[in-house]
Amino acid sequence: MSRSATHESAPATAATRTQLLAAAAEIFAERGFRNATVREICRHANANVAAISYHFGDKNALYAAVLRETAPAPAGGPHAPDSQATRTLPPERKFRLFIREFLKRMTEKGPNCHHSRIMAREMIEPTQALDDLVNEFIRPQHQWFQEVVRELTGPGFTAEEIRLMANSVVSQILFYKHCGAVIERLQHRDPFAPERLHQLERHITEFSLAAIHTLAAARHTAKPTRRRTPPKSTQPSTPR
Amino acid sequence: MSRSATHESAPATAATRTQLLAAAAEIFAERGFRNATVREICRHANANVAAISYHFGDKNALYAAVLRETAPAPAGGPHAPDSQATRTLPPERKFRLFIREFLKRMTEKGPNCHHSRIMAREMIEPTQALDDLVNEFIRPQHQWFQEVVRELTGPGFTAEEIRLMANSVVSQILFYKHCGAVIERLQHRDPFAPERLHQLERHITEFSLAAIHTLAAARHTAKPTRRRTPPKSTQPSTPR
DNA sequence: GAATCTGTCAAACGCGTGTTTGAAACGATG
DNA sequence: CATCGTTTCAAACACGCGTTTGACAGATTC
Repeated sequence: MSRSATHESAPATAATRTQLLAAAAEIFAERGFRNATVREICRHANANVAAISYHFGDKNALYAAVLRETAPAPAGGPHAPDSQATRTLPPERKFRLFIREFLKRMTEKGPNCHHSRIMAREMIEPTQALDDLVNEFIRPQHQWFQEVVRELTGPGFTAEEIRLMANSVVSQILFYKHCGAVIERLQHRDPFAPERLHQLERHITEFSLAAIHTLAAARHTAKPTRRRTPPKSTQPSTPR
Repeated sequence: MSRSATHESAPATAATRTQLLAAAAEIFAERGFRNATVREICRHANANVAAISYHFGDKNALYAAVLRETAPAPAGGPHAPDSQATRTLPPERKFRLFIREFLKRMTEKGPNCHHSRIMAREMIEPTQALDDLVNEFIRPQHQWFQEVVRELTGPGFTAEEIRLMANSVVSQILFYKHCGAVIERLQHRDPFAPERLHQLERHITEFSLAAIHTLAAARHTAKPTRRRTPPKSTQPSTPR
C-alpha cells in the first residue's frame, strides 16, 4: 500500500512519535484525558490508531509522556521562583507577575501552555496523574505564591490565613477557565477574549491587592488591642 | 418471576419512577451527566435498566426531569431575591447571606442541594441543559448578586466592573467545589470539612468585602480629580 | 539474497455504555 | 374468564471506545 503521507521525512518513526505527542498535547489540553479519544489523536497526527499502542503502550502512557514532554523546566514555573531576576523583585511586582503569567498560561494555545492547560483540566477532572502534578507543579507554585502573599501582608497571619488568601486569588483566574461555558452564555463572549484580558488581569490584581492590603492594615491596626488570639508567631506552619 | 422487591408498595409504577428520580438526582449531583451511568442509577433505584427508557424516554430526558423536579421555586434562589424579608436587608447582610447560602448549597448533600450541585457540574462539564440552566437560574441569581455588589460600592462603577467584582466573589466559592481533588491533595483534607466551613465562609466574605469597600473608597476619593473617563453614569449597561 | 528488525496498516476484538425487544406478571375492565 | 393496559424483566442490540492482531513494506544486517 502506498505510504507517501507518513514517510515523507527520514526517521519516519521519530516523526510519527513526535506527531502523536504534539497532537495529543493539543487535544489533551483542549478536552482533558477522558474526552480526548485515541482515534482523534491519531487522526490529528496522521497516524494509525495502533501507533499509540506501538510507541507508548496505551493511552495512559501517552498522557504521561505528554506531561513529561510539556513540563516546564524544574525551575521554570509561572513565576520562575528560583530565578534571580524574580527573587529580588518587590512582593507586589511578583504578585502582579504571577497573575499575568497564570492568566497567560490559561489562555494561550501555544505549545508552551499545554502543560498548564492540561493541569487546569486535571483539577476538575482528575486522573491518576493528579498526584504527581500536585507534588511536582501545583504545590511548589502554590507555596511560592503563598510566600509572596506573606511578604505582602507582613507578619500576623497564620499559615492557614495566608493559604486562604492565595486560594482567593488563584480561584479568580481558574474561574474563567473552568466556567468558560457559563460565562460565554452570560456575556455572549469568550471570557478570555484578548481585548478583555487586560481588563480582567487588572481587575483580578486590583481586587486582590485591595483585599490583601486592607486585611493586613486591619490586622496590624487591631494587633495591640486584640487579646483573643494569644501570640503564636513562633508556632510552626500547619502541618501537612 | 418473583417481584417482591419492586412490588412492595402500591402504585409500584409511581414508586419506581420516584425512586429513579431520587437516585438520578443524587448520582447526577455527585458525578455529572457524563459520568453517571444508566446502570448505576437503576441499581440505586432498585429498578431494571429499561425502566429509564420506559418512564422517561432516555438518559437525557431523565436528566431534564431531574432538573425540573429539583429546581427551587421560581422565586426561591439562594438569595430568595423576591423575598420581602431579604429585599429590605442592608446590602452587606444580603452579601453575607448570599455567600453563606451558596457555600451551603455547594457542600450539603441533601435533596434541596441537588440542583445546585448539578449546576456546579454543568459549569465545568456542560450538557445541552446548560442554556436553560443559565437562563433560568444562573443569570437571575448572578444579576441579583451584581445588584447587591452595586449597592455596596455605590455609584461610579461600570456594569462591567460590577460584574467582574461579582465574578471574583463567586469564583472563590466555586473553586473549592471544582478543585476539591487538588485541595484535598494540597491540604490532605476535605475543602468543605464542616469544621473548616465557617472559617472559609468568613474568609471569603471578609476578603471580598475588603476588596469591594477599598475599591469603592478609592473610586469615590479619585472621582473629583479623574478626567480620563468622562462621566458615563447615564449610559445603559453593556448590552447582551 | 535471505533473515531480521522496525514501523505502519486494516481489521477485529473485548468492554462498557445507552437503548430496544419480546415475554411475563399484575391489576383493571367488561 | 377473556381481554386490555401498565409495568417490569432478562436478554440482546448498536455503538464507540481502547487495545490487539496478523499482514505488509522498507531498511538493515550478515
